[in-house]
Amino acid sequence: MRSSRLLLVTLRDEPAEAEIVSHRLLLRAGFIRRVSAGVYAYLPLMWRVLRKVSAIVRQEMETIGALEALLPQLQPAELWQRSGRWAGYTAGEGIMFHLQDRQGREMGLGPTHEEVVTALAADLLRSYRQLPVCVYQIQSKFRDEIRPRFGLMRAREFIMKDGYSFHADEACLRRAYAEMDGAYRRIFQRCGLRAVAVEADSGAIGGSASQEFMVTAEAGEDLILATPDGRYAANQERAVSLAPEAVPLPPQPCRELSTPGQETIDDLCEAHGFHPSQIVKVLLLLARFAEGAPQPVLVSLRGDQQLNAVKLANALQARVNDRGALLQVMPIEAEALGKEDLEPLPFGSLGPHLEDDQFAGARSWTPRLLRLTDATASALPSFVCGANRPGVHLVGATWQELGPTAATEALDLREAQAGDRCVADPSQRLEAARGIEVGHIFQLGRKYSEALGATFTTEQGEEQALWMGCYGIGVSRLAQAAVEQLHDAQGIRWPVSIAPFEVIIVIANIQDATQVTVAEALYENLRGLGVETLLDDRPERAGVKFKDADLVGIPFRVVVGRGAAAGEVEVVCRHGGDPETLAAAAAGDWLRERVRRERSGLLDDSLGGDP
RNA sequence: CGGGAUGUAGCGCAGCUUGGUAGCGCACUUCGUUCGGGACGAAGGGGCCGCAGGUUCGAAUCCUGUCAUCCCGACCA
Repeated sequence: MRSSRLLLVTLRDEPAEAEIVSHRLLLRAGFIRRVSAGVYAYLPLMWRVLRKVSAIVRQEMETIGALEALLPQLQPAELWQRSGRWAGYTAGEGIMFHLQDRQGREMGLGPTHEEVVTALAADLLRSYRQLPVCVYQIQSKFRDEIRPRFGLMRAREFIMKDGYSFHADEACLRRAYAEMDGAYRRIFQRCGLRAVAVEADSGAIGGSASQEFMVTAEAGEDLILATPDGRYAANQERAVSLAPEAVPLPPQPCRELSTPGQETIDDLCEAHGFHPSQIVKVLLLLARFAEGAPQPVLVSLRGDQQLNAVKLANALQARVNDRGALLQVMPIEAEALGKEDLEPLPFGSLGPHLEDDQFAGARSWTPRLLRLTDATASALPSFVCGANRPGVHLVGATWQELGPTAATEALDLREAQAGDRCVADPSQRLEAARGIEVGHIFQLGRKYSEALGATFTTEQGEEQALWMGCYGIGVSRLAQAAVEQLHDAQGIRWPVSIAPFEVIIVIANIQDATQVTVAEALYENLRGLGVETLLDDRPERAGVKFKDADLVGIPFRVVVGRGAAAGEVEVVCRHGGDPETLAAAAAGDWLRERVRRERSGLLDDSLGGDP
């Protein structure tokens, strides 16, 4: 390909809309253009990168016997209603783009494909003899993100590889999951990325085991907590840890303490010399579900700990099973109580023993509290907490004294923090790092197959629901994550395996006929050798072309310049190292060898050559 | 959805306070010089000042509404 025909539009100025370096570089180097919020055009350079990433994904999926298919993006609501996810994905802040067709039928644009693929499995899979099966696809997904940002990192339309496996039993699912884990590690490695696998929350997908693959980068939206030896690593949403020991409260009979205006943990500690770990704090929240009445929730936590919203949501979903999907959890405020015709509550001095009577007359809420207690709070033998009267706290309270309503099962609801000790190995403390989630694999179990009636007949002639796994890779996100991890002040530094071109030939002076002749000959030579080559034949000054080459980030740059008359060219590696001067006639073979080595020896040549 | 900000040429921005025929840099076109790290000179082209109302003799500028985009938060496989 020739630069003059590449639709290469680079920007000298930083685009104002881009916040992180990878987004800026992709815009400046002419890889992407924004079409609307979270919706991007992949320009020819980007599309070549995405095709290369996809090719690696396809090869590794092929290796583990997965089958490529293509499922519809436009999906009927009915399927999602059967799995119970329609309301959760569309109501309120729903992430699913949905619409009505001209007949008034509800449709959604696929944010993922469990429903469609499970319905197909129900249709196609009848016997254990057909199992296991794994199908995958690479296509655009749609998610109406509340706040799209960072270019392709959190886009509303993006390219994803999603795969689904079907098994006769759980052991087989586990084997496939492990194989997929291996394939994912090879994919990220071959794309030149440093990625780590971490334990993850299964979230709205559901299921048991799940693991995320994170590209470590400062710009990452997720927080990873890991031990220094790397044997434990988890997303903070999921991470468990040992909380610091609480500072014991001196033994004392329970008494009231006047605390006017002291409404926060900090206020109490400052005024009375308490340590935050001596206080039980109470959060009042309202959980909204797809069906039925909103549920007021009282969460008790040790004062020095933070609530983990994901753990809370999982606990709520597990305990409230008559109202469909959990849609939203929000703090209860005074105004909301008023709308429910409820008496005001002494926010700031609430205690775990808050009476259900307070909610008895609610207009639309469930008239009693659901109480959840974090283990760090329930483990306190004696503590400070609100007295449920304005300006009064209790000191030396115990769970026994607060009564049976207050004491509930101890749960893990707290956020693990950097510095906490690791549960599996208390000699190690968790360290924090930021990561970009590029892949996620799940053992789904039978949730979807049961909901959608996807059953098969066992060897014994019994009808059972299929065991399922699902496996995602954000292809477009991965490509940008590579830029985030691999760039310098001059621009992008693509690994050879996913670079839009492998070699760029820069003609220093297009008016020098010798340079042009030498460059054209080398270009033909490289194309013949199957090396993906871009020839910068634009009538620009050399400096402009060098800057653009650095920005675009093609791994090998050949400069045909002053040495051309003597039959010499210069080769520069974008990843560093000194320029090398080579005989023009030998440069083709030299480059082919270098490129071949760095393709990881695995990428086939199907993308090679030029039209 | 709450808080904040911004919409003026393809990109980056000024002009708005104090209303009077829309500017700068880059990019683009032509010519000349230059030619190995984003050249120089000259001459050009390109904007319904986000959109809709209103005030005014007159609105990019003031007022109202609306849409869009970005940031923070909530939220989010």
